[in-house]
Amino acid sequence: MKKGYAATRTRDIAEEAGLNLALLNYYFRSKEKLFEIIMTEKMEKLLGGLSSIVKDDATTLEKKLELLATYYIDMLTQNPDLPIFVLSEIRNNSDHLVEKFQFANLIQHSSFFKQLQVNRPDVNPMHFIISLLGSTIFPFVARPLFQAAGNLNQKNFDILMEERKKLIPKWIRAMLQTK
Amino acid sequence: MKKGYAATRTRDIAEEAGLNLALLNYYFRSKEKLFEIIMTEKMEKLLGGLSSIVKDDATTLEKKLELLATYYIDMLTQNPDLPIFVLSEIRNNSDHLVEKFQFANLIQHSSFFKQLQVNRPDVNPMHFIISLLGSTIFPFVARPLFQAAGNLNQKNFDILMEERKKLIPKWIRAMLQTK
DNA sequence: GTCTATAACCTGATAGAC
DNA sequence: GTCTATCAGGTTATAGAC
Repeated sequence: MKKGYAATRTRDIAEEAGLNLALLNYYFRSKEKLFEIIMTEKMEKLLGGLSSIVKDDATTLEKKLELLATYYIDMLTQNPDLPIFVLSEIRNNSDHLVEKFQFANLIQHSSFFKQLQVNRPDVNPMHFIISLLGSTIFPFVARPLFQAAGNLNQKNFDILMEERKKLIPKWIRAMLQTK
Repeated sequence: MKKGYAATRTRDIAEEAGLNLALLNYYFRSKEKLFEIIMTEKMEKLLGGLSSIVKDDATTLEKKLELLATYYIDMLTQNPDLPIFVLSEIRNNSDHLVEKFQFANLIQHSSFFKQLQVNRPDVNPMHFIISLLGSTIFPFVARPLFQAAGNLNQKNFDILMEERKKLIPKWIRAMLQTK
């Protein structure tokens, strides 16, 4: 999570886990196989919540916006390294894992996607999804830059993110009403 | 750019550049030193345009929003790997390079920052900057996921980004007016 | 400046004793 | 299951001839 696949030594993993290098290989067979387990787990952590919120037919569009912003900001405040890890590893060696997640199906048949389409039939729903996730996830991806830009220590950064839980749903609603 | 520092072999760099491994070391002394040159260059490419647009006292807030969206979408369409490279390397080994860029000074004394502050004295201007850059840069960082989610081939993705040049400034204006 | 050859070290993986 | 020792191959960097 901290250094990515290529920069991480199996020796270091074994040491931090309090076991032997040989034993690590005994359990996981290879660095590559261990990585796939971790990577699948982390992709599920990053995208599982999204999945369950967007496909819920019982919630309104407005409620989904609230849930998504709150869920991601809470989860990423606890796991700030998660998105940059997943996204950079997808670039490096895990294009095949993206397919496994059946994203097109998940998103395009979701209640959320349809609600966006009904609300704004003139705009591709992906635009709103991108802006929502960009506003929510990107600050964690570019955290060192934003902390430097805003002179924010860790605590002030977290406070700013907390404020965004209310701002983001309000802003997406404003976007949906903007012709 | 394609694989990041740790996964890249100096042998491959030499070969792709059409010269010898020994000669590469003769010119750049070490992999680390070569990396710092590339990394500084890429950070400038990612952030130099932002810098010159935000500090221009002669343009209105609205004009800056247009310029920023257009500049980034054009530049990232030509260099889609740039942001994920820079952001993941900052995490890995280049925290010290962030300081060198004097971000706090650049942003907080910029014309853009002040215009945002005048427009909305009740909201930290960083919120708008984060949402603007998140909406603009994040789709390129998470491109494989969004392409999968939206069933978008390369061309359709580029078209979607092109549409965002007009949508994003309009949306940020809407956000600024939302109480 | 440019190359070949090689040093010196690192890394993933396994053999084999317990 | 667990460990020590080690192999086999890869990687950065340099020595030294031209």
